[in-house]
Amino acid sequence: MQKTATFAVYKKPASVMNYEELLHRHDIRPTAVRLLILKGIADFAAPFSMEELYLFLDTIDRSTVFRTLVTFEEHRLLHSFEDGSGKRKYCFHHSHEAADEASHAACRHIHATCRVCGRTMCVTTQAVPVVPLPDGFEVENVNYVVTGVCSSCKRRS
Amino acid sequence: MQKTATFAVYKKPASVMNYEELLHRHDIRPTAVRLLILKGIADFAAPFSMEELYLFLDTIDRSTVFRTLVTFEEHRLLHSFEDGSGKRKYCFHHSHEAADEASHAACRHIHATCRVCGRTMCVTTQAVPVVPLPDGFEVENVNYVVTGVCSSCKRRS
DNA sequence: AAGTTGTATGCAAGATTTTTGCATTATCTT
DNA sequence: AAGATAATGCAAAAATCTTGCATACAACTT
Repeated sequence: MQKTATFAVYKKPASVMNYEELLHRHDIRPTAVRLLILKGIADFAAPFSMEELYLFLDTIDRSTVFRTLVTFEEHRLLHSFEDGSGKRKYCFHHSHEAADEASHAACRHIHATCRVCGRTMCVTTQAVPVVPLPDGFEVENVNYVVTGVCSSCKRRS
Repeated sequence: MQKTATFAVYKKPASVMNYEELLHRHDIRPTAVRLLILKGIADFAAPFSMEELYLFLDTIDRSTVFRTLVTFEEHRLLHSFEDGSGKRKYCFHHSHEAADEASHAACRHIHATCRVCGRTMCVTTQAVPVVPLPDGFEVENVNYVVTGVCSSCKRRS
């Protein structure tokens, strides 16, 4: 695929966030490239795929984007999930200020993916419902995705 | 990868089910290959990947298995979901007797995937909690997956 | 400040899983 | 049985994710 323009809905002025401090708080070495990637991520108002971020960033290698996302997730700066589209989606735009487990878990929420346009929205009006699990199962992650057709795509059809 | 033996935990005697009628009820032409595949599917007591089914069936081409699973899902004979393992999983072993939307929706349930062994279990003790969605979003599918470490893998570590 | 060490990055290529084109075969209809 | 339609197998492509390795960068030591 050719590297063409991609849009990230603008979210908040870069000046509002101290990216370097944010990386420090998550025990991530704040290299120049990581800061660039973090700034790029912060511009996405909705969950994004690795490819979208790569196209948006434009100067940074695919493998670096990949490894950086892995690092960021390991250090709980963002979270990822599969939305049924075949691509993994990453979500940063809810506060991942603290790196502890409780804060990280609190950032998780329901996602709604449109089968037509492939976009994923966050559903934050309600927490992910907690359910009882098989005995001895140690939960690390909860992923609740609703698939269907969004209102825009429904109107178009 | 070489085609080696794979186990599908045995579930119920083939005689108990009338596969041909089941296909008919879902408006699927009951070809010889499809019956074979359906029988194979019925032997899996837990969600399985396309690859697992392909290896288990042994004589049927990968693309046929793929297209058959697509057909079966379109006709609501089974359902599929992404469990975070990178492979799509298919689930048949709860009654998909009727082909109508309500029955199909009723078959959906929570899944728990072990990050270590990659196995996915069904959590049927509780229905998938219903949540309010963005206005105008037309739900087709609900997918609730819990990831973590299962009790067997936890004991081994 | 220069040298040393460990980590991060870019490039290229590999691995995995899913998907498709097309010729052949099977199934269904008349 | 002939013709029409759909399903299947084979091969290969596409899409996505992942890794090996050489170079570049950052932090630390002296």
